[in-house]
Amino acid sequence: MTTSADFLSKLNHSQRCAVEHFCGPLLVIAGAGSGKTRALTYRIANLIIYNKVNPESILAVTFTNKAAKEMKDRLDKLLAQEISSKNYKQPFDSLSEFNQKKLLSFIYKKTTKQLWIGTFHSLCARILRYDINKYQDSKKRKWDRNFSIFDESDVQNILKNIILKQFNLDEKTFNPRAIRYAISSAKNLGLSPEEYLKEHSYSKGRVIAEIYDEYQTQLAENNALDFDDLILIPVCLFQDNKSVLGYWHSQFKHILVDEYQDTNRIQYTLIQLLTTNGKINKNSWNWKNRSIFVVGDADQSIYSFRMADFTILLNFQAEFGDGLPDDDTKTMIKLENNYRSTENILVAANNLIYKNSQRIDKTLKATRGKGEKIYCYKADDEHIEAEFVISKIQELISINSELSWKDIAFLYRVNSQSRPFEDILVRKSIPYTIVGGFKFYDRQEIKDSVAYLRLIVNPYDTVSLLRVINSPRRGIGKTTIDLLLKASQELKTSLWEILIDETSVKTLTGKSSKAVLNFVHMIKKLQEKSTELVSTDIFNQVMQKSGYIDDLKRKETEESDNRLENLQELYNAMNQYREENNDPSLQGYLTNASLASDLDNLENENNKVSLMTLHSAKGLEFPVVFLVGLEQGTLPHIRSLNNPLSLEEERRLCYVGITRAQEKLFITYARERSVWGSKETKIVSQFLEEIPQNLIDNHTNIIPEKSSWKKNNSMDNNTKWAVGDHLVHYSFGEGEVTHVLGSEKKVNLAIKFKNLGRKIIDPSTNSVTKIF
DNA sequence: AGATAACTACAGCCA
DNA sequence: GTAGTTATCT
Repeated sequence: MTTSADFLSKLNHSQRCAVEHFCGPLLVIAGAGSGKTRALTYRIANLIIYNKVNPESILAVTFTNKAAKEMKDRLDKLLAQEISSKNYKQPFDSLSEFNQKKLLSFIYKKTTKQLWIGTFHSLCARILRYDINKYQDSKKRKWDRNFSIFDESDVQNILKNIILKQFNLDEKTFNPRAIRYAISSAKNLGLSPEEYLKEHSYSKGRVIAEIYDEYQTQLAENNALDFDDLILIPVCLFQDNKSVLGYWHSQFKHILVDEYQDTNRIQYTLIQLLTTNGKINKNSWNWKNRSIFVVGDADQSIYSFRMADFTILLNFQAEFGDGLPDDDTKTMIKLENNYRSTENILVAANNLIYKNSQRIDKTLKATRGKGEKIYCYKADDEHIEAEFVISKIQELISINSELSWKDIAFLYRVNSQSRPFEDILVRKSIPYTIVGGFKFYDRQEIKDSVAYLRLIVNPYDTVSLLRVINSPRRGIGKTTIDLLLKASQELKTSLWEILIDETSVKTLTGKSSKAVLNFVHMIKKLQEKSTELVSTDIFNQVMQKSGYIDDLKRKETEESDNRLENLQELYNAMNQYREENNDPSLQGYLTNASLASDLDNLENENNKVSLMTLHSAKGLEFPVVFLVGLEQGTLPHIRSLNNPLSLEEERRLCYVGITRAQEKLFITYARERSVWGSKETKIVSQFLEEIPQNLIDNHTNIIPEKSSWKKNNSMDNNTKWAVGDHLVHYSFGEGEVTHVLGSEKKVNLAIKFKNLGRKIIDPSTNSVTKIF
């Protein structure tokens, strides 16, 4: 195998081993900032260029659509460099503009376009567009290739209807959200309604199984799938149908999975089926020209709420690999060199994550300078916190000419924490972008127009049909709709089939029938056109013919103007999709839209401060990071406080946050925070206390005299504390002092609480009251 | 049938 | 606080 030395010269030894891996299984344990994306990208390039692997036979699973896009872009650049130096004997940049363009379009056509790179969901949706007609479930439910993908609110609609209207159940005992979670979990374990029933034969479980069964029926009636089905159905199809599995097994010779620690059972089963062709006996696997290559870091596993299970990563060696110990194995490589952060940041991160019991030992090794201490700030409340953070970034920007807005990120636990930061950023006209959060596709006008498009592709999609049948208002009211729905239920046909029969509509609805028939006529016309027009043209037609645009224009309010702008933006997004993916089909766009979280398209080009949750921050890095809201109940999140395993996951989240920082890390927390409109006193996060104090510079705005506590609390601040004192903590309850740490000026207490074990608490924050 | 007022449950992270 | 739903009025 000849591999260009230049190509690999930018890699360290471990990275190079990973990149040069050709056949068989390989697990890459990649710590934060160890260059794992680089290893993945280089390996794909290496497979294509030097191992002459057909791009079509490479399946690369990323965690987000954005990561997929980035990987494709990086690959384009890398391939351009390599091919340029091979074929033209000069670097890509020195080629003429014409040759650059020619080369890039050649690479796109021959390579990047052929690759299967995407999330589990998008890749599975693509597989299902070919083969879903070959599947039927145990109750003979079937779907066709025009299936809709229902988002969470569509799913909630259906489930609420089943639970409250059809089954007449009590909302308290059968909370739709909880039921949704149960069904989703079942699907992620690969359980059908019947299998779920077997495992939950108690009374409530039986009802949930029935709801699940009815839910599947309704999905099938709508020719629709939810997110979980996108993965579950391919798995079921592969298990039922050996020839379909055989086809895809021989298609995908090299399978790569990024963020393997966040894979769940059903995703694992999918990978396993594709890799082994469903053969259970390890000795019968043929690794010739075939590989499974997974990259992950158990310390960054933060999706257990989505059924992610990092023991899958821990079991890779036993399931696929040689199972030998770390020093002898040929199927595992550890990347421990960190190229991202300064040493202080890494030491803090390492010390924090050591506190977890569930992990494989791994230490991030610094390759850069020591760096600055972590700047820690205690604010009086969340507004002061935001004031501090923003005045700090203004200060940093003004004294450091190299630094710009895009180098700065604010990371928080929950989306609602962004509010105070946004307010001040707006006031100070600092450009910012919120990653994730309120989603573009959740807006009413976007959902409406997407529903029109879904209906055109898939007329069985009754959820979309009901959404648009009377919006804009066209005189088809509740009574009319109820009559039609009742008829469709009695005749056991889809609503659309009732609607397209003119006589039925006339008999059923009398004087409203004209409006209904007009609507049906319009949709039919658009369906006919949809075969000849490109997606963007259909969109324009829909918006005009439906009267949606006119309706908004007539209103002339600020809100309607805004909606019109959003629709324009949707048009742009469709156009962009069409050009980038060379896919003029409406269905292609709709799949993309259902799976896209938000429009993070033109992000990097704009110089803006980034605001996002810790979950969204995974995989990113910033020179300056503000990790905000480090309080018990915020991070760690309140719902994890009484569960050791969730607490470990919160610690991993905090670890992810810390390791995003390249140069400077700021950690802030507030004494008091508004939650649901009412104020709550907070205490500092245990995670902050788990970081060695010598790495931290502490600051605060709180002057003891000013603290609001003084005004309405007679307890003085100078309580003398001694070992054996009994006290009450406002949230941990009763406890006993076991150690008094520090001296006169700054005392900390080690307190043994009744059921919670020992904690270290600062009594000057007045969170504790002495009893005796 | 549609608009408006009153009421309630609520927000944890995501493809 | 808000979003979404229900009750009441026109």
